[in-house]
Amino acid sequence: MTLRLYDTSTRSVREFVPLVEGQVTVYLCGATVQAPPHIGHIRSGVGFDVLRRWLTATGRRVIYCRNVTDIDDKILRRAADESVPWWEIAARNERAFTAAYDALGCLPPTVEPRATGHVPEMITLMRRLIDRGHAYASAGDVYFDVRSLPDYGALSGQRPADMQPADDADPGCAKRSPLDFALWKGAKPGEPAWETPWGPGRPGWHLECSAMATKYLGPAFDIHGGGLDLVFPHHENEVAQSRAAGDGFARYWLHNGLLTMAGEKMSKSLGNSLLIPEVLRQWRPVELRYYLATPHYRSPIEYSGEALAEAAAAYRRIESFVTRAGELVGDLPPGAVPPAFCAAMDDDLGVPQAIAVVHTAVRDGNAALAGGDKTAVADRYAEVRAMLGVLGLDPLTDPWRDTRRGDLVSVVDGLVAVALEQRAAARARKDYAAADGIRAGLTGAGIQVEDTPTGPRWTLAGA
RNA sequence: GGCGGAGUGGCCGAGUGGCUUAGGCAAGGGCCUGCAAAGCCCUGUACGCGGGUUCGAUUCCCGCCUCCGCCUCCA
Repeated sequence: MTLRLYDTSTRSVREFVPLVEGQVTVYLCGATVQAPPHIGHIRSGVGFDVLRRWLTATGRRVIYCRNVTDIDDKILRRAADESVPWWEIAARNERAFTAAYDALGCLPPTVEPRATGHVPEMITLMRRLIDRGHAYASAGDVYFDVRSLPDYGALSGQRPADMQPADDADPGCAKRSPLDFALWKGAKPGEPAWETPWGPGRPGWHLECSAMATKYLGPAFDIHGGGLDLVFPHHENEVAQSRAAGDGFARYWLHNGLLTMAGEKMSKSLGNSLLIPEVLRQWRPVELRYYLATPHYRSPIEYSGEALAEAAAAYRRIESFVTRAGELVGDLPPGAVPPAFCAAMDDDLGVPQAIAVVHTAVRDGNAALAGGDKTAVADRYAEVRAMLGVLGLDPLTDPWRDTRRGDLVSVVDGLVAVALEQRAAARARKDYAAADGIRAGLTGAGIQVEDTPTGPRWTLAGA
């Protein structure tokens, strides 16, 4: 079984062969912490978390680096608006991102570097570029000389000559060519600045990623990921910098599709953000993850509340099997994933087909449950949990377990137990009107009762 | 203007030159249940439009329409 991945740089699915057998180095463009995360950001995080889990499940050691861009124009502007230091804005939003990643079951990265902590590495990289004739300092800024690199545009397929000229009437522009991009931005009055041989200033967005990726993963590494909107110019500029400096850089480029809302890309600037806490008021985190992870990672998702509701319903069906099977067979550990699941995942992370395999196993498991075939139930149970684990959706895994119950669980348990005893008594004397009245009352309170051969079982009803 | 992507049954969402035309949600019928719920079984025959290639196209080619992303900060 070999893993095949779609590589943006060749626009084709390629067999994945890591640089070092048994180890995979991954760099993911994380957040620019100018605002709290919306579900589009988290989609990216979830998509690459699934990649990482699959790499791990297939026996590779994964070194996963996800950066934080903690300085940029918008952070500065927001800080000015709120009259607080820039780092307060950055820290606040970084915490919000961390909370969202945790809530959605994204495993913490191996390393999570911040841009502002890597200025020395950036200076080194700029020096190498200047020495090689690919960059120049000008009026306090440092620019990359795009024309010095004939390959420029290869990743995105853009030819510099065909690009729409930037309409920024930048009069005092220190660039030699409009295509050149800033590696380093000279300090303006009142802005935070770091010292460099070319004067004080702050990092350009593209430079920091090249510097951090190569610091933690080496001059050449396996996978570079991010949203499709980053292909140009961000990723194009990263390759340009690193290749011009003589590094091999990323060997595979993976990009997740974007999440749109009302026909437009969800974004902070467009004001159509759906923030994580807002969604989690109505849906459990695992349901949101199911919704975001189930379509193929490269497909666009047009957000819809109805589709999210369907996803939640689908997930509950799976979860219900895990619960009921677990009651029968005990807390078995997850088993091996079935071959069909492997084949789907190995084919450019075919989560939709992989989920179909899960549903098939759930159906078979439910049938076995109905037929009392304990061995078959145990097999399907172990299989389903293994598959869910790979997708980060195992209901018995820490972040998801009892997420809706919290501290009230024992109180509710007790109250429901009393009601169910009364209902059982009513049923025993065939007073079905009373029994149904009790059940209806519980249903009205959001508690769903089901009668099973071993007695009634209750669950919290859907949102 | 340039580059890239998408249009699939009531809805979400895969996939493929014909073969068993994924999977889920919703709907209808059945089994089970005191009645339900959950579960299981069955049913629904879709691929934006117009040409072309082919014995045969939703799948390949050409043209068109609509939509999305990027070329400016952005997962």
